[in-house]
Amino acid sequence: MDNAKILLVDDEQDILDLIKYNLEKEGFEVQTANNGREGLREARVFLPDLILLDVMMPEMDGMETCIQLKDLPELRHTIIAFLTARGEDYSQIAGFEAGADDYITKPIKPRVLVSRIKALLRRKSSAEEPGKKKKIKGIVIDKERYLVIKNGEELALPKKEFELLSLLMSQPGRVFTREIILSTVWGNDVIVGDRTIDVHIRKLREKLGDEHFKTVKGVGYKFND
Amino acid sequence: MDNAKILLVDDEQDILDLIKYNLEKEGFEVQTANNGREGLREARVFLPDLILLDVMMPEMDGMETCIQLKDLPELRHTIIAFLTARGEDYSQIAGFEAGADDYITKPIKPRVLVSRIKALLRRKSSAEEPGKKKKIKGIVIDKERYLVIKNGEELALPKKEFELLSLLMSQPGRVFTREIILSTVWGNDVIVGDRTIDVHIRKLREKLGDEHFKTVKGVGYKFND
DNA sequence: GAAAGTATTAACTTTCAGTTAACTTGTGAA
DNA sequence: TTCACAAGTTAACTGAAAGTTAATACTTTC
Repeated sequence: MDNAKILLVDDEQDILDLIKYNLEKEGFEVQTANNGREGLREARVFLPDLILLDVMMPEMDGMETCIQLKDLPELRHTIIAFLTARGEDYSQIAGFEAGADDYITKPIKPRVLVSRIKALLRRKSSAEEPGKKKKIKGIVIDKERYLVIKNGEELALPKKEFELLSLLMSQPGRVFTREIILSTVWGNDVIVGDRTIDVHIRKLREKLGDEHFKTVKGVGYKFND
Repeated sequence: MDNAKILLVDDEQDILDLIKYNLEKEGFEVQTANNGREGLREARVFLPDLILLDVMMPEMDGMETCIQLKDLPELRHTIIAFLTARGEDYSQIAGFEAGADDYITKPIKPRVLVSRIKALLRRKSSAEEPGKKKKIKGIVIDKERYLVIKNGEELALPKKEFELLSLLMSQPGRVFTREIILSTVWGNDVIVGDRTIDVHIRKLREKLGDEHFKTVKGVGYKFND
């Protein structure tokens, strides 16, 4: 998580500039927004790893923004931290209730802020990092670009193949039953024939190599690790 | 910014050769020009990251060249540094006014020059504002001027096309779903027909080249990087 | 207010991912 | 060894998604 993406949301341009400057100096990629509404919109596009959110803002305050951010599935793994003036106890409590991961008080000391953010990102990357890229045995799966890279070679898989591969690679070695595969990749209400999964597995085997996909007869498939 | 492009403009061939040699040794890509006019022409084609400009030149001097360079939108973020004999104080002041970023005195010590140039390029890459200008594969997008420059040629795109292009180019390679595209470019509450995005993509493909825009069926579109 | 430029829609075509069907192969229990 | 069933294979089919085009509605500019 070296050049993580960070979104700053604050109504004061000075603070935005100060924080942006300090974070960029550390190699982070930073975007800014001036209010909650804008932040929300930006977040969906930018897909940041961390959002730093001022509590007190006109238009839409941090709390409200946070609640709405939490509703977006694409930001499931994004860390949300609040920025607020020291001593606003009430909002502190409410902030955590709204789903914030941390709480940083103003006035901001750049050094402190940076180390705090780094700590948060570390915590994240060790906890779970299924966000965008996954690499096993020379196969990299890049969800953002919808690409699979095999030994440095880019491969554009069709949607269903890509999703099936994503599922299998999400927990290499684990056997996924046909039932689980169907409900995850195809959805609960879609009815497809018996051989559909097989055909997709076949295509993955063709493209990525037979050795990666193990059939467990009567149960399902797994990605070899 | 490892193999940055540098344009040297000086009327003395010896100096040109000396600097070129030293910079190329460091891995920079170097072009040269013998006077301001030539430099201007070269700059538009070469799109350098940094231009090293001698103040004293026949035909068109450095100051004049600098002013004209600053007028070219595609060179908005190009660093311009002056080269001049020590003690020419007046030109130093005028140089900064004309928009120069640095000022290097002759006689040139190669070591000093190289480290100075590296420092300038570093400063650039950290200060570059991701919002305003973005350049990929010969396409420059200038948000400030609402212009797209393709191979030095200015193209005024209509609003929606420009915004769609901006979005796609904001993260080249990333796939943007139709949903995200709609909510970003059109807004959350606007309802438009299914084919609207396609038509705009088509226009972008027509104007900028098919190869830049990749369809990911069932998912969305991306700008190829 | 005509002309030029822009955005959207609608109708139609094309493409290709996804599925099926029919058949073959593999495997493990009786 | 056989048989039954699971999984593999192949190619054809189908339909949803995207591409295309022109007409129309809407805006801006002169």
